[in-house]
Order: sequence, then C-alpha cells, then structure tokens
Amino acid sequence: MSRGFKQDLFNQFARVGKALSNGNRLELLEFLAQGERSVEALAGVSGLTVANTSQHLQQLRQAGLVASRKQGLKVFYRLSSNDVISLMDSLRKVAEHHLADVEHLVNTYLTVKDKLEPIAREELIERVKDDLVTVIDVRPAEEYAAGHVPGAVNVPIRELEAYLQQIEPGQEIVAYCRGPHCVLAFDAVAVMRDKGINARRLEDGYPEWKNAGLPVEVDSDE
Amino acid sequence: MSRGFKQDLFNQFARVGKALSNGNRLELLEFLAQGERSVEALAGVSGLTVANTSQHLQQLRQAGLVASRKQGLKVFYRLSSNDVISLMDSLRKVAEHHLADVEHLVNTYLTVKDKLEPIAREELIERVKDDLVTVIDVRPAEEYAAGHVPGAVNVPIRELEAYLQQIEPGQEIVAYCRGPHCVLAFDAVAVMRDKGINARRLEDGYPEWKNAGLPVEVDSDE
DNA sequence: CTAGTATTCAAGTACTCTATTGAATAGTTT
DNA sequence: AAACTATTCAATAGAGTACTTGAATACTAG
Repeated sequence: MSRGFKQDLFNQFARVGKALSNGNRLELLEFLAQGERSVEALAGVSGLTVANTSQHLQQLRQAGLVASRKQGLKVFYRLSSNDVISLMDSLRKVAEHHLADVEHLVNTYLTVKDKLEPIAREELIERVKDDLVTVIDVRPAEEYAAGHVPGAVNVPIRELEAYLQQIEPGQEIVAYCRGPHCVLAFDAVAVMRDKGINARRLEDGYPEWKNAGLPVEVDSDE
Repeated sequence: MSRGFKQDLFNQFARVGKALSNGNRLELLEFLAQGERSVEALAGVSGLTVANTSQHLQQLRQAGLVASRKQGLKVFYRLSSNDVISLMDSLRKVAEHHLADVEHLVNTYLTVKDKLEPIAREELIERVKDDLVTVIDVRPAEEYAAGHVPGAVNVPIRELEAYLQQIEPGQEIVAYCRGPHCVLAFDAVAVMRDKGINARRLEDGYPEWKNAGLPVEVDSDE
C-alpha cells in the first residue's frame, strides 16, 4: 500500500510538471501572471490559434494552475493563486542556474546585459521616496491599465522616443515590464543609454512586484 | 527577434518542466534530496529497472536538475543544488492546494491525518532544547547514516515495536522521515498512538531540515 | 427567431515519451 | 588477458501529446 500511495502521489505531482512541460503553456502562464485575460487575448499574444490556446488553457486548468470565469460570450482565465507565480519563479531560477543554454540565449539576445545592471525593488522604493527617479512602465497601455507600480508612467516602447524629448536632462529612469526576462525593459534601457540617459531596469516585473505584496495602482476605467 | 527570443527562452524553461512531468523522475528526485545515490540504489527504491533508471537520470541531468560523479564502477547522482529542493517544494505546494485528487489520495491513505497534527521545525527545536521530546528518525539505517537531525535516534519502522519497550512512559516522541509525504512517519505515529504514546510527526522531513540551513549530524563510518 | 461571435469539442496526423530488451562500454578483480 | 560488475547505449512497440481543421455549443444583438 505504501508503495502504491507514493506512486499515486508522485503521479499527481507529475500532472503539474506536465503542465509546465511546454513552452507555449509557460508563455500563457506568464501573461496570466499580469491578470485575467480572455482566450482571444491570450491567443493573440502567444501567436497560437484560438482552438489551440483553448486546449492548452484546459490543460493548465486540469493541473490546477489556472481558473476561469465566464462573462457573456467571453471566458476569462487567471492564475489560480500566487503559489503559481512562486512556482514559475523557482522554475526560472533552476533553469537559469543550471541550463547553460539559457545563459547562452540571454547573452546572445541581450548583448549589453552587463551594462544594464538591474535595480532591486527595495532600492527602487527608497529612490522613489526621495524623488530621485522616474519609473516608466513599458508594457502596452492595456496591461498598464490592468495594474501597475504606483506612480509609474506608462510609456509603451513605440512612444519611448517621443517621451524622451520631454524629460529633464540628468533625470534617472527605471523601466520595468512583465518579468525578469521581458525584453521590453531591456530594449527600453538600451535605447535610453544610447541617448546618454541614466537608465536602469527593475530586476523583475509587475507580476513579481504585485506578488511581493507591494502596493499597486489600477486604472478603474478598464 | 523579440518573439523568437521569448519562444526560445520558454522552451528552455519547458525542458525543466518536462523533467518534472513524470512520477518516476519525481520519486528519484525525492530520494536524491537525501543525498548522493548510485544508479543501482535508485533503481532499487523506485522499483524501476537499472537501464530505465539510468535513462531517467540522464534526462534529469540534461534538465540541469542532477549532477553525477563516477567512482570506480559506480556512478553517483546528486541534486545539482538546493534550488531543486525549493522547486520540488513549490510543485508540491501547488499540487496540494489545487489538485483535489491529491487531497483525496492523502485522505484515503492517511485516514487519521487530522489526529496526527505535525510539529513545526521551530517548535521542535525549542522542545528539544528543553529536553521535552525524543526525536526518532524512522528511515532505514543507511539513509540515517548519510545525515540526520542532531540528537535523533534511528528507529527504522521494523524496530519500532522493540524500541518502544524501553522508553519512559509519558515521554513525548516526534518522528520524521523523508519529507512531508513520506508515509513512514505517519505509520510510526499511528503505531505509537495506538499504544497510548504521546507521539507527533515533524511537519516535513530531513531534506527540508537540511535545506533550511539547520545543523545536521553525519555518521562518518559510512 | 436569426445572424453573429467567443469558445469548446472531436477527429486525424505527425511527433515525442516510456519501458523493455539485449548489446556495448568502462572499470575491477583474479 | 579473462571473467565480472555497474552503467550506458540502441532499437523498438505502444501510449501519449501538439497542432490543425471543421463542426458544435452557448451566449448576444437585432
């Protein structure tokens, strides 16, 4: 009995592992870490067909990672709890530490990585309090509206150049987006440094900020 | 480029998820959480053939979860870092919270669960300091020898009855084994309660204790 | 009630994973 | 060198997974 029990139990845990065993599902989870999304929206950002997205979402639900809610025609999915964010973080940490390929990828795509030293959440909070930095949220407007770091200005990548015209010279800028590997913030910092602006990125993104229990601001007209 | 990068990155993370997507591999990881083990030993405890075990271990290695070392004829595998234990913990936590089946399983096999309130590590440390409890390690002798909670007595399940003859009545006993779902400790507590002994189990097991940075004792003659 | 929309279901194909088997390799002992 | 042992490799059958396509469902708006 004891053997059967353990076997059964590990098989249950493996169901969660299975859900995490596909890159597309992990991408869906990352988007869901920012808040509720419809199937259509998720299909859009992931580049999958709607039917395929729906099937992946159902697998995630069966593994207990996401939950859904129907409103009118649309079905909205969300992470079933913050434990899922912690799990994703653990996964990322292990992958980063132990998969040489991940490091290689990051170095290939983000060549100036070393020069973009990230700023920690705690340090950012201090510097914002002392009014030393401007925080910009480089995600698309709709993601920003669904929740963002208090006081952050929404500057989607396309609007970055225009935005930079109007800032005071010498002002330090911190950019963040969807998470520690979201390229938007890397890109933004690279652009700003190019122009001689003192820019850094937050070490991780909005989902982690929210998950850490820090205050968030929501635009209620969404 | 940004899309390709993200896709690639998530596929790398998915490699780790894949490694966690099979119950046998999770069982192997749990054993490895206790320390280095040879392929043969791992095949023994998991009930798999040696060839099959070897192949699973290679998958775990490719995912960066385990590392190996050759000594003479034998190859010893170990977890590649403590991050892996944290990852397993996250996985367990999510599975427990969100999979109804896990709860069902635990309740089916461990019917007296509610009566076996676990004791937390911190509380145990206090009570040991005040000499209020005896700690017993119900794992097999070889696992105990490889590392155990300081001051714990090794009482493999088969020797439990004999051991209980010689304890003072009224003494409180805390049992632990391999982790929060290791049935050995549940069984031991059930047996002792049957005999009217004041027994509880530690909320988790040796791997978690060690991982929490608490002191451990090793029998050097192993 | 009809037309339209968001999502899910069902079936099919190509692909991948698991466990088994027997052979190959690398190291030890005699 | 020959016999032996622990592990790995290679090939295979069977089960499971991913993505596509087209139809079905469930809800809304007219």
